[in-house]
Amino acid sequence: MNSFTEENYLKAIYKIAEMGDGAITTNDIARKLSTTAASVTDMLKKLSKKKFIKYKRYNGLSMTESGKRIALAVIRKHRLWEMFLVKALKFKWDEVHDIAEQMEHVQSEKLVQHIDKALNYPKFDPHGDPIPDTNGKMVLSKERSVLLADVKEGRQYMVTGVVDHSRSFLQLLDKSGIILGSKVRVKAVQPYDRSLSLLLNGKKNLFISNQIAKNILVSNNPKT
Amino acid sequence: MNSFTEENYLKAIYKIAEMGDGAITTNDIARKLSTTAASVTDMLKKLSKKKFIKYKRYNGLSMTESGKRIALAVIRKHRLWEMFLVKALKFKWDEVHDIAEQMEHVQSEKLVQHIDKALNYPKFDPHGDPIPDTNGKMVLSKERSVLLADVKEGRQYMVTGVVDHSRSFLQLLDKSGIILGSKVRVKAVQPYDRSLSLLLNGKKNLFISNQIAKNILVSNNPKT
DNA sequence: AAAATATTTTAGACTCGTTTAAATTTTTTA
DNA sequence: TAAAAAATTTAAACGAGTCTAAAATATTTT
Repeated sequence: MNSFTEENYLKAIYKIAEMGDGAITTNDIARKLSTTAASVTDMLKKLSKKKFIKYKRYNGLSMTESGKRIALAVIRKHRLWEMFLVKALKFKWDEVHDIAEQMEHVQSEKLVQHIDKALNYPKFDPHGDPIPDTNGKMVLSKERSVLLADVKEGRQYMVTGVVDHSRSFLQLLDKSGIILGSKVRVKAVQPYDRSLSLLLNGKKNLFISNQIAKNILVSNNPKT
Repeated sequence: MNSFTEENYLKAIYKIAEMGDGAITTNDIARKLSTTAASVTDMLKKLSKKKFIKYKRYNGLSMTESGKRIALAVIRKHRLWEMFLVKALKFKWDEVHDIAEQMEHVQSEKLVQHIDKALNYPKFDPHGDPIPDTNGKMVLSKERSVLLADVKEGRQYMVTGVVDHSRSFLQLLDKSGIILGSKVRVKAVQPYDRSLSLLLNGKKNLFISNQIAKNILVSNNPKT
């Protein structure tokens, strides 16, 4: 069995690999986990010995299949728990992250399956992130969504996710009335600061900064 | 925040104190936690420094109010999770212990409250053990139940709990058709080995050994 | 290509929880 | 009540994960 710490490292490494296109550096991992580069190096040796990553000193690293498998299992549990907390226990989407961060380490394959079933095998979590299935397969975010900030004027899109998962950002969206599934028509983009004026769900006018639009994901194609 | 290990020690100590009437010994704790007496001594010092117990070397220990509070909070979480797994996620009563053992350490007061509410504030868990409320108050088992092995012939009782929580024992009861709430009339007690012949729920005849009867709790008073 | 800078690794130390083996204290019993 | 037995504690060591500081290596700048 792997420790919580090992699982968290693998999850962090997986996410860095998924996001960034290039190499995964010691410092990236340290930053993501709020720890020091020295600690990361130590852990990389350990993960390497366990064959979860391929690692050569001063020379970056890559995940093995078994490392990816574990990372995806943890991510799956995290996102299923988030969904469960929201759907079954009536939590708000800004409240679930820290709890799921603990739940994701509970070891019970059966439990994961029961939750998955109870939720009717959801494909996305409350923030629009895709949930890996038992085999680690999931919808790729890239193929599905684009940033609201990058979108054409005059068209309508559906909100499918967020980039910033912080409580404050999610609460801000709540206040604006933006939730997953909301329809937004981009009425105009200010050339000066690229702030947007939107029509939300066909009724409400809304102004948002480019900073905010950069953290909202919308369907890749208009009208979907 | 206290570590999982500290919480497990406090829970174990609380349970030993609750059961046994006398002193709580280092060896008792070691046995309960499957560890060594030396480890226990070290931890007792730590818990003492944190004022969760009163401890004088070679001289036993007692729990402080704050120690009891933590132990009861952990027990509360454990039993609520067991109940939740059975009621909300359709687990069987012999499957939930090990999972709840992990869940009980999740830190979120709000989560506990949501589960408690979702279950409509249950007073007992799937094995008939009382669930402490937010203030640590719960029904005392002693006042509520007696062993089926100690009960009068010819009367009817309701099954309210089990002493042995092992999977094999619970599965055995399942097979016999005995569940929480079952009515059992004690038709006869064999003088030789004190085995019992029972009438289960007014219809099914059942023979059980004294060994089994010793692990079944029934309502204190007949007809309840 | 050398110097400056940034990144990464090593070294040494710390905490936590654990172990075994030895020492100490308490309890039992003869 | 003194010796034997049992229980408990201490001592020394270990693995996991962490840290700071120093050394090694890579990268960038000039």
